[in-house]
Amino acid sequence: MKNHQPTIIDIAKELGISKSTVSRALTGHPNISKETQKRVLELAKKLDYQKNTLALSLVKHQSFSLGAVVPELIAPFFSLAITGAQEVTSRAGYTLFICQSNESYLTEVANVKALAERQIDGIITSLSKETTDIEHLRNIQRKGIPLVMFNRVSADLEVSKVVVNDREGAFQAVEHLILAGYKRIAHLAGPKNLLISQNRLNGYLDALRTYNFPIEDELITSYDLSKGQARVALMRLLDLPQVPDAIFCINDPTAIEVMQILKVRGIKIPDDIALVGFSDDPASSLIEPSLTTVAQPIIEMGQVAAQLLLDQIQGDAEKFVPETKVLKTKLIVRRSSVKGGI
Amino acid sequence: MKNHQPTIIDIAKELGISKSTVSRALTGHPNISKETQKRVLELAKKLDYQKNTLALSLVKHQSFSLGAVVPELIAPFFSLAITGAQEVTSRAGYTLFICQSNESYLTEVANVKALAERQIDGIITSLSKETTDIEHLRNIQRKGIPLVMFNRVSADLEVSKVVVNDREGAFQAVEHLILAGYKRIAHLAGPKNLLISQNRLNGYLDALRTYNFPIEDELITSYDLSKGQARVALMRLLDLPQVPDAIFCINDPTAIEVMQILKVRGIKIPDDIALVGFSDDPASSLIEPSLTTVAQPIIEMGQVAAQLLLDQIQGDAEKFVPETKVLKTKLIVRRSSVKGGI
DNA sequence: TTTAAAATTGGGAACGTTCCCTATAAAAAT
DNA sequence: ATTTTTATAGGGAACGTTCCCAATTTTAAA
Repeated sequence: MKNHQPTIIDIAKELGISKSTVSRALTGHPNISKETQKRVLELAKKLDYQKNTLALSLVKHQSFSLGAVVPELIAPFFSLAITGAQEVTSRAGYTLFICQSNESYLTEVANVKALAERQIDGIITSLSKETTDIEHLRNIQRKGIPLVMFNRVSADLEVSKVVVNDREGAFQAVEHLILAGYKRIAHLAGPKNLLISQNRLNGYLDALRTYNFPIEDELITSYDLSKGQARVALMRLLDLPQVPDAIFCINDPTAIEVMQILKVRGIKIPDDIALVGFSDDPASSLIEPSLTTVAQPIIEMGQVAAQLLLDQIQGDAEKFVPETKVLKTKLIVRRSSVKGGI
Repeated sequence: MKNHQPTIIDIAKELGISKSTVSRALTGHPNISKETQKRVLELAKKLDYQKNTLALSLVKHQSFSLGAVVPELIAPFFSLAITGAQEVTSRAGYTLFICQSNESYLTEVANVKALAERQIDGIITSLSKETTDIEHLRNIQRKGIPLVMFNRVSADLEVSKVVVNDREGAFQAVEHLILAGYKRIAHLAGPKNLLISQNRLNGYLDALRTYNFPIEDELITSYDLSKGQARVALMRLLDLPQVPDAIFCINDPTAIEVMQILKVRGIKIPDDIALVGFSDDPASSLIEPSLTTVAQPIIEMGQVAAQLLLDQIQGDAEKFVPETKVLKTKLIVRRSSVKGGI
């Protein structure tokens, strides 16, 4: 019936002491006798007292909570990165609250707002595929809330970032295809507004140029990363007068979707068409044929992003300078791109 | 330098009116003239005022935030369920904060505590594999914080729950194996403390009994769901004098892990050993051979759990009675359990 | 007009903490 | 014994809101 959570004042009244003293006992402040502290602690335990972090945060202007806003958790990339981030933040005594934008710009904005309204101490984020306007993040920055971006970062924001050498990784992937003897290498790219799409596309172009391959616009096609939409882009490639003999896909989910469609159509991988992805999602080694991919140190990305955030939070805001960490990718050659087998 | 977030008081001072009036303008309270409201709204916009939800929550004893505590987001089951839950909660104006227990009991307890300290309005949870002591959840309940469990629920807690008919689903899976002609059907079970492990095991036993198959203890082996540990349990089965010709696995990740090992060892699926999983994870239809599995309405589970939570929050606490929703599973037969091919 | 009603505003308590400052009590130094 | 130091405790402001109640102004009714 009465659903009153015991407060510090309840304890004070019951013990006939002041709330200041109770506070000291509970926080372990030195100015208190062992005796009183013991009494307070015992009663607190008995009443199942639980501190109200809201009140604390209000006065301290600190909530000891961090927010992570990511496109979607079903993508192994993001859930692994989050896991890495959580590891670091929880070790530092912060609680990490995770929000999904569901690849929606509006949801992303709403998430960021909800976190800010709750006086979060910092945010880690990776942009939704729809996001081009980054005013909501500028806002956060303007308010002095530390912000770190990873993976899908914005070039227009002066914040700490964690990325991989996408361009170089893409270069190696395409170089591998060239060296494996493929002649007509297509690129199934991601949304043009995402920096990683651009970088990976550039890596693809670099490789073609380096090996004196012609660059053909018709071999480059992009899509918006929506589940099921890779099919449309793929069809554009398959309907070409001269069908490609290899496809470098923007990421693993895309490559896997492509592979499913090719298999249904009786197109042999890697004999008719080779496939390379990006990320090394867990499923990539499970499927048949296993997928050649550019592995990223995903968990480490999350860890590094979290560490940068903590450093910024705990450091001197005056002398803070944003930092971009570029982690290394690693090409993992599997069966989807090696004709003789592996 | 001065990093002061504008408050309602700043606006009041600048406009020469009282904070009450500003509050009314901002919240859309009727007792205010259109004129003043307009002035307040304009200044608020200009100052980029953002409300401090913490202060509101403190006085209202409501935070408009919900918490979800799940074992791990990398498992498609949980990220999908969360997605369903988020859909419902955000539509109702709540922000859902997601926490991972990482399958650790202590982390689960810490997560629940962190959420409660932040005066969360309700919690959705699925137990970690280690959890046997549910005192932390009883605590939540005792404090009057609405709690809904899904998937991995506890029998000892009188809260609303969302589950599937695990026992029946398991029965159908094993029945399918029996009808497909398999004679020595093993069960690779989950941790014994989890109710779903028990239910699925019972479904397995039900099927054997129904079809007058002998129940052999050596064909039932369990493991703790740790990544990579299915191998150990599988070896116990493979080392039997009479190796099983079919394995019903506690879930899809387990079945997939088993499949990888069997493939490496040159054991043919489904000819030498058939495999059935539980959940219909996305990877299950991708792998070779595709995995027969018991599909659950995962997203719906999340939605229903969220709805139950909202109902409880918004309803009358006096007349609340916990409710258990049992959703239906559906057997999906794929190649891993059909000898002739499909 | 005068009064009553309605609309609009302001004042201040409350939410649960921490922390600064002061007050008291006990211990140590003179 | 007296003063000084130290240990411990209490009082009250502050954090940013909302909301109740009273005060004021405006409008409507008498």
